[in-house]
Formats: sequence, structure tokens, C-alpha cells
Amino acid sequence: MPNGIKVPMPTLERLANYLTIFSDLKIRNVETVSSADLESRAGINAAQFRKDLSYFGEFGRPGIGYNVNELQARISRILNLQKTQSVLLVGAGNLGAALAGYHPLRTENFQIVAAFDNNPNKIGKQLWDLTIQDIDEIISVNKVLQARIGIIAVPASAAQETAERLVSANVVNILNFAPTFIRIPSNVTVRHIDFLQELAVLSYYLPEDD
Amino acid sequence: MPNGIKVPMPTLERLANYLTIFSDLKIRNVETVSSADLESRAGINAAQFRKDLSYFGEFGRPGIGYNVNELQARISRILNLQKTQSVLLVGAGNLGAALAGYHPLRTENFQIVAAFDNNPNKIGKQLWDLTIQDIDEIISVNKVLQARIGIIAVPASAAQETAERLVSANVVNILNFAPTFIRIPSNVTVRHIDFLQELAVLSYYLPEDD
DNA sequence: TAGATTGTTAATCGATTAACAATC
DNA sequence: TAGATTGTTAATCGATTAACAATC
Repeated sequence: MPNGIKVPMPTLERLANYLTIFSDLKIRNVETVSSADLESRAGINAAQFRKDLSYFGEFGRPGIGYNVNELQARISRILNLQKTQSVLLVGAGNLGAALAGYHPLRTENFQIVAAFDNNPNKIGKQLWDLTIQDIDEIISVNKVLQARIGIIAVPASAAQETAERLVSANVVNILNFAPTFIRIPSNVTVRHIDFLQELAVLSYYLPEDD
Repeated sequence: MPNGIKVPMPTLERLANYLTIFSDLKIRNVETVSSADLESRAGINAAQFRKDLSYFGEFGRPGIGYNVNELQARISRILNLQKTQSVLLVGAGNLGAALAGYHPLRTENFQIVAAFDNNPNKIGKQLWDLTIQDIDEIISVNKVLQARIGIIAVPASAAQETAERLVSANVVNILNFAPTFIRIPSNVTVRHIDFLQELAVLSYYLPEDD
């Protein structure tokens, strides 16, 4: 990063998106694109794309455009996706199972390396290629695994406690699927995926034809 | 809505959040709250809360605060959550199964009323209390069900086609779980939930101690 | 009445969009 | 060289935060 300054969160969120577009382009054997190409092909804003990249240096050549391979490689690196990131999963219910079996994760270099639950009926059972472990073991298990990302896939009522356990196991980044707000220390980053919130927003836009 | 004007998207997204906070308060038998209470209890910004509400009218009493019941009822209504909303699910894989079995949906008045897939091995099988139906039947099925919200839980490669089928079946609001951009007519609203994007953002914030 | 708290207007902040000089 | 397109600066837009008069 040439300048050590603040990258806007919307920019960061878009970077991951750009990556999927680049994968598509590679499949179609597109080697070079201009920001205008990207706008017409993928519905992104050309000016915004260039502005987003500008936080991280120079990526293209005036008059020519961008090399797709280079773009992909450099943005992957910015997002720390160049090597596999280990992820802990807490909650081996339906959602946890879906996440653990979600193939695109591997494609993007994320690997769920352990699954935990507090239900004695589940502990010891298999979840795909993982053995579900006792949440009480999370600290010692992660001393070995050294994962820094954790996923909360437990009911809302258990989310806060789960967050605290993850933090005590040295996880610093949490993806929370429970429909509730969790309090965490300021050095920990949380992203919240809330189906209900998304559906509620959609519901607002419903035509009132009844 | 007193004024027929533009509600900012961030405001809309927060409304759903506020609802879950109100549920909590009701459980704790809190009848009245001030915006300052909400700030200290739930980490929301008091000024922002009042501003958010202001788009929809007056909700509280100066010097007193807000009645939790009224707040909940009115915001539910604003989001069209006062009566059950029917939802179509396309994709009966792991993720689709998790969504169909996700209990909090019912609590918030969403009901998945039909599940579709294009895999002959799945069509006819049960997904919880639903029978998986052939995606080719979606138009005729939804002529009866009249759902206006659809969920895309298929692989990225099938997402665009699925979106088009949903639109042709008269769905106007789509929640897309596939990690890809989908093109839709301008009268249709799409919300995109992208695990990979969320993980990528978290990955960016990883400490570089290696 | 005095204290508390709303709803709203104004000030600040930050992100998006537009424009263009630099450059391939 | 002329045409295309970048990276960046400046202008615009919109959201957040602060402040306060109205009011319970």
C-alpha cells in the first residue's frame, strides 16, 4: 500500500466483487480490459473502479487498460487471499453444515479447519470431512490450528457467548450469522450476515397491491 | 408515510435491526425507552435512531421516550412484516435446506412456501415439510401461491437463469445467495448475500504476523 | 415549574461522480 | 502523431452527527 491511509469500507466490499468478475473474464480468455469494458460487461461504475484501485497503487496503463491476470493477482494479495486462510466454525446445525460444505469457499482460498458445537449429541459426529468438537476445547484446539477467522452459526441466544469464546481462542475476525448484535473488543472485526434483515428490506419494497 | 420521499438504504437496513432490539426489550419487560437508553443498551446511535424514525412520522413523546410495543408494531408495519410473506426457494442443496429449516424466518413472518430444483434426483423428495418441485413448474405453481419474494440458492453458474425464471413467475424481490452478479429488470429489487465477499473483507483486516 | 427527551434543522463528514492532464 | 484510457483532483451528492427549539 503506497499511502498508509484509510480505505473506505464500500471500496473494500467492492474489491471482492471485482475478483469474481476477473475470474469470469479469465474463463472467457479476456486478457486486457478497460474500466469502460468492465462497466458495460459487469455493471460496475468505471470511475468508481479506478478510484477504488487508486487506494492501492497503479494497476493499468493509460490508453491500454488493465491486464486481467495482474489485476486478479494484486487484488487477491491485498485481501490476503493469496494463501489459504484457516477458519473456525462454531455451530454444527443446518447452517453450519451448509457453510462447511460450501465449495466456493475453497476456490477463494478459505478452509474451515474445525467445527465446534456444545450439543453432546453432535460432538464426535462427522460434518463432511470434519469431526465436530466440543466448544469447550476451542482454546486448546486453536493453539494448534492458529486460525484467525471464526464463523458464528449458532442461535441468537448463544451468539454473544460464542463470540467471547472465539476471542478467547485468539480469533480476531468474526463472521456472525446469528440474528443479533454482538459486543466484541475493539481489536476484533465483525461482519454480520443477517438473512432476516435482508428479507425485511426486500419486504419493504413489496408492491402494496392487496 | 407522511412525506412521500426517499428513505436512505442504510436507514432501511437499520430498521430491521431495531426490530430485533425491541423484541429483546419486550422479553425484559421494558415498556418505555429513550433513544439514549437504546444507545447505551444496544450500541446504536441515538441521533441516528431518531433521524431514521423521522422518515416515517413521529413515534415518541418529548420528555418521555418511546413505547416499545408501539415502536415494534409500527416499524413492523412499515416493513410489511405485519402479515406473513410467502417466499419461493430455488435450489434445494445444502444452503437451500438450511434456509428452509431456518426457524427465525417464521418468527419474523416469512414463510418459504415452495422449493424448486432442476435436479431430477431431488424433484419429488422432501425438504422438511416441502416437496421439492421441478423448476419448470415455477410459473404455474406461483400463479396459485402468489409469492412476491424469491431466494436464489443455486450455484453461481445457474444464478442468472434462476433470476429470470423467478421474474417470469412474477417475483419482484430477490435475495441472491449465489456469488455472482445478476441482471434483472429495473422493477425488481435484488439483495445480495455473499459469504465470500464478507470473508474477503475480514481477510483484509488480518494482522500480517507471518 | 424544572428536567428530560423528542423531532428537525443545520453543520460536518465521507463517498460517489465528473472532469481532465498525464501518458501509453 | 492521434486516439484511448489511466490515475487523480475537484465538484457533487448524500448520509451522519450535532445542536436546539418544541413539548411532554
